[in-house]
Amino acid sequence: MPEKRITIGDIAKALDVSTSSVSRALSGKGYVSEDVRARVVEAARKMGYVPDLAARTLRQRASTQFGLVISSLSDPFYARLASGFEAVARARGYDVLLIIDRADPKEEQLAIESVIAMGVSGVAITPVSEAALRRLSDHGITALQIDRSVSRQHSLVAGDNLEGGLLATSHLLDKGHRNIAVLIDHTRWTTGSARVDGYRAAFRERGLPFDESMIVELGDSREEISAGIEAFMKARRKRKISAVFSANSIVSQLLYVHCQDHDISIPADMSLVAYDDVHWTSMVRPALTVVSQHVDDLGRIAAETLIRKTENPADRAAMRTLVQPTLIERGSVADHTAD
Amino acid sequence: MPEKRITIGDIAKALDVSTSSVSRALSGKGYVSEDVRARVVEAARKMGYVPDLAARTLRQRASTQFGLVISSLSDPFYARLASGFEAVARARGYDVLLIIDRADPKEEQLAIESVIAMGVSGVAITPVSEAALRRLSDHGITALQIDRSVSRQHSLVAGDNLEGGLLATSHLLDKGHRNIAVLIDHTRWTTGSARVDGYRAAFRERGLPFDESMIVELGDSREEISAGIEAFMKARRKRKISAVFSANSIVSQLLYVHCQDHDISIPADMSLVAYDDVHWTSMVRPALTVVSQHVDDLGRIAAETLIRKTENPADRAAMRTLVQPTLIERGSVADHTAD
DNA sequence: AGCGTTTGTGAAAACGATACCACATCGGAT
DNA sequence: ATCCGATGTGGTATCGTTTTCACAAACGCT
Repeated sequence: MPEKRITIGDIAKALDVSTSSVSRALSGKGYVSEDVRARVVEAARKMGYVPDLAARTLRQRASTQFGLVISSLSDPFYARLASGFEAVARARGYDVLLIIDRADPKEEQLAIESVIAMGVSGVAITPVSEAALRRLSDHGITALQIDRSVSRQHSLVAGDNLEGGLLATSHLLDKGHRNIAVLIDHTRWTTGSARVDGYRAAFRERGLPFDESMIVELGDSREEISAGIEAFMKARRKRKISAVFSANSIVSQLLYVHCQDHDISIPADMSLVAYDDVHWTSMVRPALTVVSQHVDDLGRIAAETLIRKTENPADRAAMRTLVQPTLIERGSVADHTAD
Repeated sequence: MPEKRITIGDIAKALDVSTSSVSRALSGKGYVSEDVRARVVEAARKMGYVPDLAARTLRQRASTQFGLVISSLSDPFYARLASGFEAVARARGYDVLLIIDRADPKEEQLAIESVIAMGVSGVAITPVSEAALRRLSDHGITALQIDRSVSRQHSLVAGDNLEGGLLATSHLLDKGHRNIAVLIDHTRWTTGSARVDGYRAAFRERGLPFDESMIVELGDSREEISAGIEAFMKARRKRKISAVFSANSIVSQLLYVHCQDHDISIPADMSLVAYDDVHWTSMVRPALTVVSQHVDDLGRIAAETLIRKTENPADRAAMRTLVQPTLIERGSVADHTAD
């Protein structure tokens, strides 16, 4: 039973028909008599035939594989993104080639070479460099940016970070807070910068003045972020900051730990709205008020978009889809409207 | 620049050599003069040549792809497993085909068909049915079980769940607890049953009697588990249970939420040791004492094992690798040794 | 000088599936 | 009677790569 692979040639020989007929019977394209079709399908099943995708891909010059290139998998945000993407892609008959590039341009380049070599018919990527996207298009592979945008020439599926920043900040303003700081890792990516823009927009919408120095950019590494939080929290009282919008999930985590370690009570001493509904935010007491990005939807929509674009090569125009975030009100914001 | 794919034929024509020489120059197998090699490599670079993996796989009857078939990706346990696996596989030149089968035998079968069709050279799988593993071997594909075992004929890389159960229970016993319950979702898989066996072993090691009714099997779905926890907690006082070993991460989560909602203070009212060092257990206060499985190591070791087995088809013997878990002592266990 | 070995090359045959083409056969319509 | 379209079928070229194989030239060694 093991070892040797069954080919359509074997089936053809067994039934004394041509390989062409077997191919047609199994693929359903072209004419085959009902009699032959039935016998072929039966024989294929009985002989344990499995099509060779490598051969098919080579011949058809088009595979049923998608590349999924993301920055991380230990980060639950990316994991859920991947989860949603895989579910839809697979349900629609596509296989998923997974590559983690650690948000490193070098690794991203290698990832791109891999997916080109595999001959995937589409790639969804959390992009770092525009060059990567260009290289994909140059090879006729449709590329879809997810979560963040580095090129206007390529389609995008992402959370609406501006709206998210607006939502978070508006909520704090509505609860009577005025001295609101926003903590962010960095604003090199659209994710960060748009959230901060949302912060600004919330103040502007209400005709309230705001202080640019309340926007605190902490850095890339956990160490930098921790150090930045330390410094920020030292100056906090002096600056009469009553609420923080923590616009990144790592920042939220480290900030929360800092508060625990320094007996800063949330929301009594400081109110907090965090970005991203990661699991622990609902496990702590009081649970954190957060902006949820609906991450699995994001992944699913990305897959659907990619399928649509690869299957209709006609519409080449780039499109941008923004998924609206939602504020989930829990217990980390104090109400100061009475003050 | 775009569209048309560059082949070794194109390079051969450009340099007026044969495709054979180009192939040899690029693959490094067989004789090529230094002169030709250099010119080919240069031309390949300049023309933007990318090898066609489909063609190579077809010809060589062996791909550089691994299948990774896991139950979930939104569950951080599997996500980290996948993360570790991908990192090693990729570093060693293998691509990873990711499939989520929701621990459903039907979907598992489909997953297997997919990886066979793709012609992967190895598969790492969190298995559900033995049939799936057999089908892989029948097609000459090396299969590696990860996390749990359903077949002794196939290699395994998993956490040592017996040791983990022993570790957790011993710790509670050492802290003076005697009425210790163990809560588990189900024991159909080796993960669950071995942890419970570890619980029994801890009592036996110390020559202490234990009560089988303290082993509570809750069910598969979140609903069943929640209901089971509800019932268990009602009877808890009567049964004088001072500590719980929660042997599954979903159970831990629902149990913890129950305690929050019912103002049961940990560890004052009840001590708790949880299985799996998932993120939230270190974010809550007091942080939970847990058994850590070192999940990313698990994934990495799985990849290394799979590589070793595929590259040395000689050693066909199945091997079982158990990664030793560690107890991480935090604050969820009360010390009753003084009583 | 002669003979093996090393080094290097190109032609051609795979690998498995499918697209294309040529060719039958059979109705039915003209 | 002829033609035409629909229905089936088999042969063959093809996708891009690697792998024989055959053959040459150059080299070292008696």
